[in-house]
Amino acid sequence: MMDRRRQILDAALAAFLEKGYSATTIADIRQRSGASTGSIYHFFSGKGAIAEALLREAVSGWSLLSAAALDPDTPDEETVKASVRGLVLWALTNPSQFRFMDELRRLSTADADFAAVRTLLDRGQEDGAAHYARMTARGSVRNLPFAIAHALMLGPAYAYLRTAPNSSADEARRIADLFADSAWQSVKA
Amino acid sequence: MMDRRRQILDAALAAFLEKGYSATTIADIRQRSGASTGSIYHFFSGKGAIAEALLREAVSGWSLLSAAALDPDTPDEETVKASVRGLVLWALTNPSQFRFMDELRRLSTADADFAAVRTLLDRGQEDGAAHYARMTARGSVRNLPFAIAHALMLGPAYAYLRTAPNSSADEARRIADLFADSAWQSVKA
Amino acid sequence: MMDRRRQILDAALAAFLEKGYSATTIADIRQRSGASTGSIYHFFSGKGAIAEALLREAVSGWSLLSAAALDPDTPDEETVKASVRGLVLWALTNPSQFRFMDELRRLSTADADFAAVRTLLDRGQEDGAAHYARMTARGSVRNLPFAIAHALMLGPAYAYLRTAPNSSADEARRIADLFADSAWQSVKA
Amino acid sequence: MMDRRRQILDAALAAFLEKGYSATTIADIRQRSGASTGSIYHFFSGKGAIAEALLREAVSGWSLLSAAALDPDTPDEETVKASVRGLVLWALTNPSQFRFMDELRRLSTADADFAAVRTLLDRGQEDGAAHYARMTARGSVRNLPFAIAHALMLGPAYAYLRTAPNSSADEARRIADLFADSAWQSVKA
DNA sequence: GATGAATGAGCTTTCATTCAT
DNA sequence: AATGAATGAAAGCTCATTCAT
Repeated sequence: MMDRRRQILDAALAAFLEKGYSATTIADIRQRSGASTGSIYHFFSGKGAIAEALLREAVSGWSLLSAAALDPDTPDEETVKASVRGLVLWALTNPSQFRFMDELRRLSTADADFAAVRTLLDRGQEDGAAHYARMTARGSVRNLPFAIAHALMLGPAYAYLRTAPNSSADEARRIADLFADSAWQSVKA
Repeated sequence: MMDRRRQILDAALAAFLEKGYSATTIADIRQRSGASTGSIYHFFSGKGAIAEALLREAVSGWSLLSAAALDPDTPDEETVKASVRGLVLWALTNPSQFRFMDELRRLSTADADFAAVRTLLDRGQEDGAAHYARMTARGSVRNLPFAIAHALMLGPAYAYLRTAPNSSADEARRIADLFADSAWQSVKA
Repeated sequence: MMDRRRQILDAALAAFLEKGYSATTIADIRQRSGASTGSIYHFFSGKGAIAEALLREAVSGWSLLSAAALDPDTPDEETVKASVRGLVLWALTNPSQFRFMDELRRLSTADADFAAVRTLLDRGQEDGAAHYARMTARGSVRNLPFAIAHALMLGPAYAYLRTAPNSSADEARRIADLFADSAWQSVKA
Repeated sequence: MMDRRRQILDAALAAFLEKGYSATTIADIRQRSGASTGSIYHFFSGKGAIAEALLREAVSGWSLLSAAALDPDTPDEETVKASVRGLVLWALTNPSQFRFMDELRRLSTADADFAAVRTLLDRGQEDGAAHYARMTARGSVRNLPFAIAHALMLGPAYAYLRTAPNSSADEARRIADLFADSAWQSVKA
């Protein structure tokens, strides 16, 4: 058939979302994808590798949308808003990928098998901390430990996205702006 | 020995936090607790029942601290702040219980076996929604869908608590106040 | 039932001899022994552990019969003969155990999983080398590298035992004496 | 590239010696040889056929060296010595092939799939028995069951060769003579 | 001659749960 | 209350082999 690898990834993502990563079995993926057990193992070394591949796709999709936030010439207010807006827009457009990413993040804190996942997700965390320190130095944002500032800025968006219903492109933009504004209000000096 | 039930619960909580609920086996709990397999099944009907018992303890501990928020005579600002403060103080004092509750909440959204857990955790959600509607009517808070208002108020706290380090009683109070203030700023009219 | 552990070991030994260690599956052992899969894993951590337990029994049975050879007061001729005689008598009395031990020895040279087995089997090798060195010093045996002396003394017995038919106690004694005499003729000074 | 068949055989022999026949997978051979799965199956009908081809090479190499022993005009002493000498010299010159042949011999006694291998290896056994019977009739060797005589003559050599270190051509000749002499001493009338 | 995707039976192992003592 | 032997369904994974290109 055409692009077995793709079929396996799609089937796996659907299964992960429906039953959760741990509860999803290779047999589930086999049935949904139509691929044989052997075929799955031909492309991926195991369930973990499938998850990692999916995560990599998700991360790369998201980072495209948050690129603006990394430009050093952007004013601080816009940087904060853009990163929140990027997250919300991406997540509302790709709710499956967001939820999957969120589940993996959780698993990666407990399970030792997910070291690679953890690394992938933590990348960007340091960048964020460094950037916030620079903004603090400039006096544009409150002087707070990054853990707290991060929670103030992105916590509401994460909390909402976890249970968010589907929304039209228009609604998505409005919601993204709302969380972006709120984020800036919460941390501005 | 003394209070086998207690030993089993403690061992289970420790194991759930270290390896995650799904990855924890009855054998893990047996080893950590010193109880025999049979003994564990004498007290609990299975792994799920142990989790539920732990959750019940956690929920009851938390609700004591958030009682103030339920008094109808309290001013709206204080109600909002008290509920956030209650969550943060309880979570920083009982980090294991908070993290466990958080994991169960996640599992309960995907796994059908956790209907009971879901019910337990959702209770209070409706109360919250109703209360917010009343405050909106009074004009003291922004008119927002409850899903969004809830995310604005509690999202930062949840985000922080998930990765929070241990803190002294004093620090805990300061952090609780910080998130409480921010919550009110985010939703006040 | 009575002594499941024993039943499992007996079934495993029979299967190993009939199909060879590698070709024997846990399912084979399950069927022959009547024990369930879970029961087998309750007593042994895996196929390797069963093999090791069987080997341990074999080694201890054999060493009882070869004890005489270790007495320092025994004349050299008798030491050499006793160790060969001990091997042959034990092997002809316990042909299954001998053949199994022989197969494991072979496997342990190639497969890294059998480190423990190898250690178990090599023990005694050094003792043998040391003893031969002492006999050489006394001038009672030919001055040969131990690898060669060992091959001259025990090689014929091993070669015969590998294909030996069943024999009566009387025949066994005669055959044992024959190989014992030949061993001494081959290495005496 | 050049002589894929050869590359496959070499890779297979190396793998068989390192991990043992059963534990060696087609994938191992694929990686070591650089040939594709399909290519391997183009030349050989399966793992067993590769082993058989290797064995055939080994047997033919060996029989060249032992040809002398088959001449009916050779004196009995020289016949016995030549066959032992031939085995030892060949094995010390081709240690990989010897060890592989030895492993296959073992497998062929247990596994039904190796009927062909068994036939190949047993050929010569009957010739040997017949020849020994003639020597016995002539009175030049001890009157012993062939199984025992065979063990006395070749047992030491086999035992040594199984663990033999590499040796120079000179050493090889000396060792071969040593085992040849010993073989004759053990069976001469 | 050569490739490597695809197959699926069969393997070892795990684990929640039951039950006789 | 307590024990731990026993169960067996189900999991992840391996691997010799086939076959379309």
